[in-house]
Amino acid sequence: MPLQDPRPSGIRSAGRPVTIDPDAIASLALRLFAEHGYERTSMEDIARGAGIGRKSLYRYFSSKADLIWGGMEPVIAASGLALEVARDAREDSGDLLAGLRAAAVAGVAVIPDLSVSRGRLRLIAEHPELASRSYESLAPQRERARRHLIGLGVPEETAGYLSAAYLAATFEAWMRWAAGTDPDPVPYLLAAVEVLRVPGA
Amino acid sequence: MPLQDPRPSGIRSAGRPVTIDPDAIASLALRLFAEHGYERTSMEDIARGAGIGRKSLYRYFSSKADLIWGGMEPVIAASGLALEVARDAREDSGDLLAGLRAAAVAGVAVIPDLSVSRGRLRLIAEHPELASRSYESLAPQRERARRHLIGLGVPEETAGYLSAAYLAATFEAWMRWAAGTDPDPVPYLLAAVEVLRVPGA
DNA sequence: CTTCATAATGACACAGGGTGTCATAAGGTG
DNA sequence: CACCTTATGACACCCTGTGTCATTATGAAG
Repeated sequence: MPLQDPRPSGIRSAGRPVTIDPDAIASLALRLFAEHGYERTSMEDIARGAGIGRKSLYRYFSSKADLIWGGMEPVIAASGLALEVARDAREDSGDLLAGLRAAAVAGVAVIPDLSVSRGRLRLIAEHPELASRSYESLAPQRERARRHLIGLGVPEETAGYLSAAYLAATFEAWMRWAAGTDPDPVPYLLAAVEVLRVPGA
Repeated sequence: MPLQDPRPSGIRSAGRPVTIDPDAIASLALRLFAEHGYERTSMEDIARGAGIGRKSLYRYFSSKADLIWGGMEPVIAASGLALEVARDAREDSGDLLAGLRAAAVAGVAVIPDLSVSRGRLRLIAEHPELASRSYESLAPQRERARRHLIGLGVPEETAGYLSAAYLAATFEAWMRWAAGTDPDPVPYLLAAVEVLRVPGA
């Protein structure tokens, strides 16, 4: 399997070492998009700008949208991790949504530079093609939220609706934060979760 | 403007009459998709099957996804109309979500054949590419829901989160209904709205 | 019936996204 | 130095989506 994990980040023993820095390329792409527009910037342009071939570009980013969404992955991952942690500390069984709240907020902490994320999200907001990708990019997150809720005793159907609504609302919160100039996205995220309720309780 | 409204449905006075039946083509496409798979069926295949050119096909369906989502438009439109109606009958100000509930259910009534819609939705569910299009296809609906809520006195930010969550939950409801065999989608839709709350009240 | 205006139709060409194949290059390891 | 592993990119595809433009079919006007 020659092309399995483009970014192994593990130790290697032999073979030609990597010369391409994915982060640098994503950063370059973000700049080009901001400069010339998203759809007017072709993958060819980005590859040329990075001094590599188009195929090599596709090895690191499986799609054009991935150049943008890839940067959000740490946030999503951290948010997912928070749900696992919340399971252990669910002794305060009063609020079934506490876990979701914590998960939504947890993503914020791992963002190194909020202004870069804001740029990314603004780009996403401007292009429905990119925004709609939230459905795919956040699918694992939705599944985690669903399982979390089921683990808390929420009926399966309800958990499905809640997790879908949760992701849509928090995504909207990120969009609203990105559209403005407030430094802290947390209040937006908390307000978004306020819109949810667990029918049983 | 030669290509403005592909399906005027109004009266025309002169010119070559239409010989293509969009509904028949959408139906054919649905059959081909079910038979050979969505991505393995090219627009070329569909055009050939319909006995027309690929370009003519694009005149009636602006994208491949539109072949599927186009059939959901009556549902979306009816749902939107229900929100307008709900505004007039909002004397029962006890339940701010009554309008959304009515709108969600209103779409069901205009579906001529539920089994066809189920087929469409199953196809959508199986292909993330199609499912993610819900974001774009339902955008006008989200905007209408947002305005509706604002008209009811809900704060703007809350209305944004609520409408996003509302659409995601009801879309999930349609997906769950489509995945099963129950004849009536209404209970699913009502259960989905149960997941929402208006923070103020 | 002839002519004209109108609108549908599709042939052609093109840009761009995404994929597979495969020869080559580059650098560590022995 | 020889070898071996792996990154790299050149090449060739297919498909979606769009623009242009000549052609065709039809109803309406004369």
